[in-house]
Amino acid sequence: MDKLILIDGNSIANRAFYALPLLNNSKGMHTNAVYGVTTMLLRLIEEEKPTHFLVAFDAGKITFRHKDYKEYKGGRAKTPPELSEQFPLMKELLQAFKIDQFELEGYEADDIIGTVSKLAEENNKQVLIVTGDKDLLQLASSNVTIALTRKGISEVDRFDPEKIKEKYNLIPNQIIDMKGLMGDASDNIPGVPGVGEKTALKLLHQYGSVEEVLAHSDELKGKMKEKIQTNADQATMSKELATIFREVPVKKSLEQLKFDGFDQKAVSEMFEKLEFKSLLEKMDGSVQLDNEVVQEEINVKVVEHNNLAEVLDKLPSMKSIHFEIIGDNPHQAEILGLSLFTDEESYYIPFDILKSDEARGLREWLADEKQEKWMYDYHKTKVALYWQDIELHGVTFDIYLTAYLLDPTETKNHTISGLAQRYGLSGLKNDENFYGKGAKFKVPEMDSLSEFLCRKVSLIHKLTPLIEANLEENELVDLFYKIELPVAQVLAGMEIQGVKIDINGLKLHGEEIQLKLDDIMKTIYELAGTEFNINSPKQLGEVLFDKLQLPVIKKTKTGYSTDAEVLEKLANEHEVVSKILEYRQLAKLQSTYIEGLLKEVHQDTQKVHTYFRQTIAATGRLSSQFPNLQNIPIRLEEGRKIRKVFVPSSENSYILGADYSQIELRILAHISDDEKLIEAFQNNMDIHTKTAMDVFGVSKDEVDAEKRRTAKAVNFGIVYGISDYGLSQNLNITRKQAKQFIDQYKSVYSGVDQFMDNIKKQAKQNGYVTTLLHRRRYLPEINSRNFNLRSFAERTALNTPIQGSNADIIKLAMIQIEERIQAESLKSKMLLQVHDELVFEVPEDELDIMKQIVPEIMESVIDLKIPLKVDVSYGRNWFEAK
DNA sequence: CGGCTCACG
DNA sequence: ACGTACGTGAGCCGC
Repeated sequence: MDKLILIDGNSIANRAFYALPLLNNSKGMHTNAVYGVTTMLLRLIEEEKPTHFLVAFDAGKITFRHKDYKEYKGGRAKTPPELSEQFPLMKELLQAFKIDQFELEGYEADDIIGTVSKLAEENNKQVLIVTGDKDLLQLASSNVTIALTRKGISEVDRFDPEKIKEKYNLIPNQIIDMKGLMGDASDNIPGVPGVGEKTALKLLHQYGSVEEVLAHSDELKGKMKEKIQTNADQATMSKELATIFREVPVKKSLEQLKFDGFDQKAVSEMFEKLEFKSLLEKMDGSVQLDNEVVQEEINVKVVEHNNLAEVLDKLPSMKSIHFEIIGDNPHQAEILGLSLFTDEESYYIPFDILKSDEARGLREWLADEKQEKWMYDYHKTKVALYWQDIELHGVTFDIYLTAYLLDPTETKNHTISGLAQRYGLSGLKNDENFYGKGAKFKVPEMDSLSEFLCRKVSLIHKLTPLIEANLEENELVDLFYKIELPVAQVLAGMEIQGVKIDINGLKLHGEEIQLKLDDIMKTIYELAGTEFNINSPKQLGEVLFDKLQLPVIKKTKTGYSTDAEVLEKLANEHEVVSKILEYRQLAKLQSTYIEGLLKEVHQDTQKVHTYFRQTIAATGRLSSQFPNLQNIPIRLEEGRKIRKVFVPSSENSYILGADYSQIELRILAHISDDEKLIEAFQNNMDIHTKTAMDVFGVSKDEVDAEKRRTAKAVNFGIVYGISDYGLSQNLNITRKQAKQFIDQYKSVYSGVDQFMDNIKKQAKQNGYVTTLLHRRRYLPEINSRNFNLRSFAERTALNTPIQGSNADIIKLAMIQIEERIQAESLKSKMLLQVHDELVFEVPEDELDIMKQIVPEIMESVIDLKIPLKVDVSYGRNWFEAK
């Protein structure tokens, strides 16, 4: 069946404008609303596959409705110029999309949509109306669905008559009656004063329509009766105003609205003009490249045994290399092959050729430190190559790592094709498009594969100087060469080293937990009086809140919330609740940390080899995958025991941990230059106790556990970019109390207060914030008019310099410690980094030196206004190292 | 594949 | 009036 999409252009543009940050392109054009509309169009085209399409706009200020009620839409804030200037762009864009648009003096978009949808219905077409305006719900029918945007524009709720029935218990037409009674402030439709949605629905459920309500107004009581009767005319008029006029003289046939795909080239050009870089890329991926897209000539040679000598000859003149790695986990990834680039031609060397005896010279070249190499994702490649016994040295540039430094929040488009696009070197398909995704993944034939991979390496070659220039401009050169690139190498070493697991111990622990789980499960079923899947929040919610009738504390968008916070509050209401908490705790240990960890133990090494991702976290932190070894339990004793299975890889060795004490607050003291905070750290005071003394105005002896706990939460809050609401939630106190704590904190630590102000100003001015070592994070939403987006950006502006500087510092320490280990030929190995802590395995006879070296380096890598402090501990396993 | 929950810093 | 603490990854459920 044909499908017609009707878009309420003004409504969607408005939504997009207020939902998205006010994007500015290089020419100073505002493009956020156009951007929002564009993403919506693309999504609709892809997901709905419409056969017909129309976007309707309002035209003129005066509509027929003003004849009846001249205050219609009065009192509305004027459309800001930043939005109105975007309408011409939007219309131009629609032309490129070959989507019809229509507006008519005296009518609103609503009326046009009403008219066209009626026409379409009569011709047995399916209709989807996209709008942010609830009024349109009145048009719903068996063939007409309304997609109502919610929370910005990225999500929509679909309404058909059944859904409307479900939500309001009304038929679509009664939406008009609802508006008639409750009015609509945004359109200045008065309705009946004092009647809101609740009352309107109640009346309609009883009487059915405005007319019937008015006819039976005698039956109403008290205030309500009075309100309805005195405003009877107003209600009738409001209903009329809200009624969509479905007889607009739209001189368009359905045939004219036909949509059969957009003009690829025109749309690309439009995106170019608007500087929609990410969309340009997406376009590139969504369409097969054809003759329209100019691809550079490229001379590709597939290397076989017979022409290997030619490659070996040319090696000295080569710099750019690319290993194509399939799979996310470099410890078990497949390497397809290597491509190499010279100015005249590119070579693709399949992996089995690279591994052959004849290619030894090539492997030596790869391992030669003196042979400079440029590439994409050195870290992952180095690890993947290790498992194939191939060494890689001499890498001096990595376009992946540098792209991350240039914009650490962007993660998807740090691909080669994405970067090429951004730097105006189009012509490469993205991986998903080339290989297919999911089950459709397939490595194409050699011809096309070799060309694709040679294009990649040629782009690496062209991108390197461009990106390097960019690094320079952004003062990121040192961060890259002195920290990120060396740390990539350190990380690869740690991951390859791996952490030995006591598999037996882990299995035994698992069996123990299983016994407890079985037991608790039985108890839960008995107490609940029913058997259900405790792991299903949905089923659990039904048991707790429907069957057992416990009070609902919190809801999620899909139903009842059953998280730990809620369950703790319900613990006194029913015995089963604490059992569920216990079950959850153990189930988490079992599935994630026992079974999950066992799955990741490497067969040959009996170790877990995590992969630290260096280009994910927006703050510069690392993240850890396959398995994540940065979130092994420690807070609760039961979970902490898991750490017993993390053991040294050789006899007579120890696990040694070294962690920075209060590093984030120390960094805050340094960058805020707060006198009191600096003094506290110089005197090596317990910082939370000190904060308690200052916030509560008491002496040290008067700080009890409760006061210290509160002060600790305040300190955390400060680091996160505090809000009274957040603190109140965390401490389970009122917002007012939370605000008092914060105000008190700010008055005592005035330097911190000033810092918080300054950093926000700085962010607003520059559009980004930086860390101690110049790491940069852009905060485009810092100037948004959307309160939520702006507030979030402000908190990020506070937190990123702190969290990010911490990341800088520990990375520096890792590099220096590794250098020292090498220099002194120690056998100790760095195993893990957990944000503010490093974990090593240390032979017994190196304990003394490592206990000295590690904290010494960690404390001295950077000179701050306050000392850094490191605590060291060690034991026979990770648990004992506490 | 998104939502919920929960582990860590 | 708005509705939030900052940064991650993994397992499970249910569509």
